[in-house]
Amino acid sequence: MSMDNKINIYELAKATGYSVSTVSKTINNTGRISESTRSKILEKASELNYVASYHAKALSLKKSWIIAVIFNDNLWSGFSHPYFSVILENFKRKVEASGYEVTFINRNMGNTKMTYLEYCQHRKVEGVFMVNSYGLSKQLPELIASGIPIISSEVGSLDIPSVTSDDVRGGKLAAEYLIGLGHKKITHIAGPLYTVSGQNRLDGFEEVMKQHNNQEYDVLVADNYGFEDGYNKALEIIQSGTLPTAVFAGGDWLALGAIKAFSNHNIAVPHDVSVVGYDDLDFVKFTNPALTTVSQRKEEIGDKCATFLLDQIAGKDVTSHILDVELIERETCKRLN
Amino acid sequence: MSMDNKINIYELAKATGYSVSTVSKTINNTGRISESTRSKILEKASELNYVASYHAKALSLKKSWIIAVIFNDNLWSGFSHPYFSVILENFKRKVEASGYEVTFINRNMGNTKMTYLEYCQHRKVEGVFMVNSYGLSKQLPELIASGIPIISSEVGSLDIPSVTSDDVRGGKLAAEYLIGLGHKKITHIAGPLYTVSGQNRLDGFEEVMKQHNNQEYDVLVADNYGFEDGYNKALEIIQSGTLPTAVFAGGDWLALGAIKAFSNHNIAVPHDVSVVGYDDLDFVKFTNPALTTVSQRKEEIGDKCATFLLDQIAGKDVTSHILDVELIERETCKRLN
DNA sequence: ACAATTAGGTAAAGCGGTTTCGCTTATGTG
DNA sequence: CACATAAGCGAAACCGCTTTACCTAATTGT
Repeated sequence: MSMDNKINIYELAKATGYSVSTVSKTINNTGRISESTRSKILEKASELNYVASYHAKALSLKKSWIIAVIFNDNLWSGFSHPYFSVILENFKRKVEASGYEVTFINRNMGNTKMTYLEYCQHRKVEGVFMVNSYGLSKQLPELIASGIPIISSEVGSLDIPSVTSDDVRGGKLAAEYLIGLGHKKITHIAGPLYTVSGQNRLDGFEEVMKQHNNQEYDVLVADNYGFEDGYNKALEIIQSGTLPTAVFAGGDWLALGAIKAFSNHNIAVPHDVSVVGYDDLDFVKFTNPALTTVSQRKEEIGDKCATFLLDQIAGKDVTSHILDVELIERETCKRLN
Repeated sequence: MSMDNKINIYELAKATGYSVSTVSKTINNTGRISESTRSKILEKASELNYVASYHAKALSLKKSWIIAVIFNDNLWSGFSHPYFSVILENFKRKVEASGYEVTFINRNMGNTKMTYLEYCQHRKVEGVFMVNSYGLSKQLPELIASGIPIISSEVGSLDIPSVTSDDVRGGKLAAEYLIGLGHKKITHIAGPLYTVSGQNRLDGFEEVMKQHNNQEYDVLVADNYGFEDGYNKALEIIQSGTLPTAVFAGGDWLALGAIKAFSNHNIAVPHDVSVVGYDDLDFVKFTNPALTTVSQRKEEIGDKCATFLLDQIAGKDVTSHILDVELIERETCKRLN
C-alpha cells in the first residue's frame, strides 16, 4: 500500500518465473507472447501492484511524453489570466487525451539555472507551446533554431507556426459597427504596439476609418492591456476637453478601465459615450452594462494549437492558421442616428 | 545547435581526459576536485553544450523534483477558474523558486490508464497538492494512505493537512454586516452543502441569525457555485412573492447570477435588495455596481500550501492552517436604518 | 520423414547518470 | 626521515526499463 514497497521489473520477473524481457514485452504488448504466460504475468503484476518507472522508461526509450509550455512568467497574472488560461486549458485537455503531459518550462529546475533550450534538452521535451511570449525572451531564437516542434497562440516576429485570431478583421469589425451606429467621432485605445495583436487591431480600425470621409477618429496607445492602462487613457480623453461619441478599446480590461474612469466623471456608458472592447473575457457578459466586444475563439485556438503540435511531433508539416472573430453586441453601445 | 548533437557524460569525460566520476562530481559540486581540473571540465562542458539528462538523473537519484497537482478535471473550468487559478499560480511560483516543478496528475500518461497513486509512483512524485477535490474521486483515500506528502487548499472529509479560509467566520461577517445595515429579512443562497465550505458559510450565517431575535431569514441551497445556479435561486425568491431586503450568496458567481435575475425583473441592486457575495474574485470590483463580498486570501493560501508541502517533503510535520477572511464593502448593499 | 518456418522465450547491452570504495600522490607531523 | 593523513581521481556497480539477436521446440509443407 505505501510507496516504498515498489516492485521493479526484475522482481516481477522473478516472481513469475519468466525473464525480464518476457515481462517487459507482455506489459507493453510487444513481441510474441503466448496467451497463457501473458495472463499469468499480468495477474502477478496487478497482484504485486507493479507500476513501471517513468524515468527508466524515458531513459531507455528516449521519449518523455512531455510538452512544455512557455507561459510568460512575469507579465500579467499567470494562470489567472482570463484570456490565456482558457487557451491553455483547452490545449491541455487535448494533449492529455493523447497521452502527453504538460509542464511549464522552469528555468530553475533542481535549482539549476537553465535556458529554455537547456530545459528542453534536460527533460527531452517533445514539443513546446508558446502561449504568450511578448516579453520576448532572448532565449527564444535559440530554442526555435533547435528544431524542436513548436507552436504559438500568438503572432509575433518569430518564424514559427501559430494559430491566432484575425485581429485586423477584429479592428475592422469594431470600427464598422460603431460607424453603423452613426458614430462620427471615435477614439481607439490601442494595446501596446510592440504586440502584433495591438498593431493589427489598430490597422484594421484605421483602415475602416480612412475609408469613410467625414469620419473623425483618434488613436491613443496604452502602455499595456491592463485595467489601469484603460483607466488612464480614458482620463486623458476626458481631460482633452472634447469627448468622442464612442471608444474602441483594444482589450476588455482596457475597456473596463475606461468605463470606470468615465463613470467616475459622471460620464455614462452608453448614454454619453459608447464603448466596445476586445477579447470577450468570460465575465464581461456580467458587467453592468454588459460589454459589447470582439470575441476570439479562445477554445478553438487552444484546441488547434494542440492538434498542430501533435501533428508536428508525428512528423507532419503544419502551417499557421488564422481564426475568424465576431462582434458580440451587448449593452455598452448606443445608436446615434 | 540542434537538439540531436546531445553530448552525454561519457563523451564529456573523454573530451576532458578525466573519468566519468570526476566529471559528475565537478558538475554537481560534490566530492573533492582540484580547482584546475574543475575549471577545465566546466569549460569543456559549456563548450560542448553539455546538459545532463533529467531522466538518467532521476533514475539514479530516485528523485524527481516533481510536485503533482490534482486540479479537478471535470468540474468548472480548469485553469480559467478565477478562484483556484490564483491559488495555483501562487503555489507554482513558490515551489518553482525551490527548484520543483509542477505537473498535473494525468491518468492517461503515455496512453496508459492510471490511478492517482499509480501516476505518483510512476513519476516518483515528491508531493501532491489537492487544489480542489470536490468530486472526491474514489482514488483519493488510497493516495493519502500511501503516505506521500500532500496538502490541500480545501477542507474536506479527508484527513490531510490543509490551508483554508475561515468560512464560518465569513458567513458570520456577512450576516453581521447585513444586520448592521438594518436588514431584517435576509436570505442566504448557500453553495452546495456537500462542499465543506458551503456548509461552513451557512453555519456561520445561521449562528448569527439565531443570535438576533426578531431577525427573519431564509436559506436556499444552490446546486452548484455557478452563475446560473445563482440566477435560478434568485428566480425562486422572486417567484415566492415576498422579497427579502438582502441576500447573502455563498459565492461571487451565485451573487452575480442573482443580481442578473433581479435586474431582469426590474429589481434594482442595491436599491430594492442588497447583496453580498463570497470570494472576491478578481473582477468583481469591476462589475456595476461593484460587488460587496467576503474576501479570502487566495494568494496566501497558495503560498502557504507550497511552504507546508515543501516542509513535509523536507520531513517536517505540518498542521492545518485557517486564514482569516475580510468583508470588502463596495456598492451592492444599502443601509436601511 | 526431413527441411523450413514460426512461436515463445532469454541473455546481455544500452540508455545516462551517481556513488562507494579503493588507489595513488601530496602534505603535514614529530 | 618515516609515517599518518588528506587530497584528487577512477573502476565498477547500480538505478529500472527496452530491444536486438539468438536459441530451442513445435509446427508446417511437401
